[in-house]
Amino acid sequence: MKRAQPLRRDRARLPAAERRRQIIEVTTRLIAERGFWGLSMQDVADDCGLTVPGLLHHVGSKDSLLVAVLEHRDEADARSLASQLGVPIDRLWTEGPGLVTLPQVCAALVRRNAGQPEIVRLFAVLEAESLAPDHPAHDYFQARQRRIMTTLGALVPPPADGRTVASQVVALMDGLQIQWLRDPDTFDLVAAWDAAADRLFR
Amino acid sequence: MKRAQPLRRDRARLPAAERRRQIIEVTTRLIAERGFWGLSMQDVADDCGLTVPGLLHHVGSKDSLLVAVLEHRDEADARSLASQLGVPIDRLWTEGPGLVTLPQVCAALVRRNAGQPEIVRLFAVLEAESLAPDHPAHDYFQARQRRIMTTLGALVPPPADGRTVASQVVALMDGLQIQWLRDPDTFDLVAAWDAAADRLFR
DNA sequence: GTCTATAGGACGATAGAC
DNA sequence: GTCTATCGTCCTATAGAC
Repeated sequence: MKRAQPLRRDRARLPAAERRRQIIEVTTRLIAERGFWGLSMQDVADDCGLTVPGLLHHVGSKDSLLVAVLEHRDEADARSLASQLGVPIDRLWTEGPGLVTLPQVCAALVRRNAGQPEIVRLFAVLEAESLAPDHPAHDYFQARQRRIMTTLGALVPPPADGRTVASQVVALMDGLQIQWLRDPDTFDLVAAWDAAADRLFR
Repeated sequence: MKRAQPLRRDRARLPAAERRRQIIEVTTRLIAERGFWGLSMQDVADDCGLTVPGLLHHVGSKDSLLVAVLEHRDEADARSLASQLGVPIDRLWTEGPGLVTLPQVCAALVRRNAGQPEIVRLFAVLEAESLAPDHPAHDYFQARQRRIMTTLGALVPPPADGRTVASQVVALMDGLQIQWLRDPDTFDLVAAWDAAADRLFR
């Protein structure tokens, strides 16, 4: 009973680039709700004012839609983080005097995430789903974890072991985000992180 | 092409209780692979040597099968933890002189979890999926988080805020478990936890 | 760039025989 | 306790018109 009418749609006919942006945005929301296995192309198409074949014309397949969503997020996050820290985007992940420190990067990350629960949920759900080796995002998340551990670990000053600290930082952020998402009105993500960072970095 | 043969199955006809145990075990493994939305009753039935109606005869519906799996885990976990700590099961979550401390409970939990990656994955996947309000395990996980925060928080000695520490402990454990599951051969969960606990509890 | 139409399955669940 | 048979719905994807 979802689309009983075979009538003409009155949605505007969008240019391809804009349509693609809309599709990615809608998909992001729906994956956050249901995960990738729970995502249906029919629902994406409905929310975009398209038919399913119309949707597939733009994205090719369900799997490649997922990849598009993830790549789009990575670019947007890097841009936002760089601007928030006032560093050029290619200097984001390098240490050195006058550049960013690990606590700074973390604080910026948490503050950005606190403003976009939907995206955080997308990653939380996919991070768990993609543990299965045959998940279409399995390789993506494996590479991502490796990259994050290396780059964050490089920001840790020598006495401590960079990878260990990075691992704890990432674990703590991921875990606190889940708790926040389960109870967004009561749980203050930024405050929780700051308290945790005090313990972790002291 | 999954079950081409309409021939008679040669599987034994099991007593109901035993069949139920088998179903729960198989389902646990499959949910860990695919999540609840990716779980198909057909797959469960196949792995049990049953048809789908035969499976539904035992569990009623897909939703109630999920609930059965979760309840079964909670009971088994409580039993194991109590025996590992040498406390009667009703004293597991109470503080006091001579009883368990938070670091002890955590160490025991991590050591148990390190031996059953499948179960840990089940919870990791469902924890994320069930953030959506209409997920069949949403209420279960909400209640679970509340219960854990309260009981763990009560183990924290007064100067510190129990709920804050509990929140950090849970976040860290959940996060480290994800990293472990993504790379079980290289990542040492117990060692990672012990290192993190040193920082957190010092 | 979007449509209609349809292929070709998989899904959860029910009815009723044995 | 398990089966066969079947219902109605949903799914991804393709072919081809406009």
